[in-house]
Amino acid sequence: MDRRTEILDAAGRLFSESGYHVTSMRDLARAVNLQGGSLYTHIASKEEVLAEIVEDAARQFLAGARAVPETLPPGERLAGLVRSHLAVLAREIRRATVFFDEWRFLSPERRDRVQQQRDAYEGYFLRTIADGAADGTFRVDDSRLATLFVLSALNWTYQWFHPAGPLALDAFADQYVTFILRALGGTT
Amino acid sequence: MDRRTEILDAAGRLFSESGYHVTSMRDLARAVNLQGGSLYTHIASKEEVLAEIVEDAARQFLAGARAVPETLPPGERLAGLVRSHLAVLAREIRRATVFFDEWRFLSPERRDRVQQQRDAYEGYFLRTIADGAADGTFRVDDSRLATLFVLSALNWTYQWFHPAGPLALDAFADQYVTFILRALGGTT
DNA sequence: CCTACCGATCGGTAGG
DNA sequence: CCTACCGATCGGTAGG
Repeated sequence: MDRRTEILDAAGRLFSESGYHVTSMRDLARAVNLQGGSLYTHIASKEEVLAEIVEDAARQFLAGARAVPETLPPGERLAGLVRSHLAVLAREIRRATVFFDEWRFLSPERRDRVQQQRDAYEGYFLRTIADGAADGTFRVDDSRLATLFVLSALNWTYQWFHPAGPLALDAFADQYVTFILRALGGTT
Repeated sequence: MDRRTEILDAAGRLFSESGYHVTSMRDLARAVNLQGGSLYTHIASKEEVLAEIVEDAARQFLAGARAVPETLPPGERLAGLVRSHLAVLAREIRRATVFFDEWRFLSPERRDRVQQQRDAYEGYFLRTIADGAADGTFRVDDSRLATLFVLSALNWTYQWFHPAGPLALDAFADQYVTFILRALGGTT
């Protein structure tokens, strides 16, 4: 692991524990056994560190959603999206926490880019739910509201979810899939 | 409205828009037409201001939950809890935002107190869901996980919910109640 | 990669 | 309620 990666990992840990603004560059330097000024050989600014973490998390959520086959029927597709979301959360709980808690502190330009990624991510859920509403899989009046409901249930989980191995994750994801499919009026 | 209330209201707005650490006491002073130092005639410290906002929000969520009659059957009781949560959110979106985003920056003592209030709030949901699981209203294996699911769906809504009058709120709450009762395997 | 430093800004206080 | 100030800390840089 090179120095830059080491710094980004430590920043993910510190930012998720204490918050972006509470963590100083000296805190970060200490965590990787450097003096404060020496960080700047590897990174351009504090905000760049935050951006790397947030964008990496966004990339992983998007990649997970993209990997769910569009050919599946809406119910299975939605289940796949839910499982993927929880899998990314389990794998990247620190980066995901920074993503949700601190992305608003990015510069306007970078924040806009992340917003676009969030919209794209939301799009996967919206299309799946709208498809399911159209073909009778789901019973929802307003696909947009249903999407916000589903994403709310998913987005908050980083606050209390402590990944404890893949077995626990699978059982947990099963329950979550059941709740969500039921909520939209799909079977089970 | 006295000066202190004015300051707390302005702080609720500023903290919810920009975050606690990004907002300086000079920003807050400017918002109420004072010089920086003059704030301290009305408040003891920046953290006291945060504590007032967070504790006020916690109080309102708890009061709403307490007002739901324990004599109602579990389904109606849960519906009441959901409606109450969304009503507090609509009424106090700024304080609620500060509550969720910034409570972790309180001193350990105050954070512990808020944690207790959160546990108490969660308790209303947990007891209702456990009651419903026991009498067959709900079909859930794990009442604790079901509670976390319901609270996740509710807690994230402050991120995107923009209250637009009581009519919109009622229609919105109806949908949310439907999703949640269905998720737990209650009818509708 | 370190030492030493920069200007800027912070929360809070004294004195009136 | 204001002016003027305090020490502390911040992100970032220069020079080696």
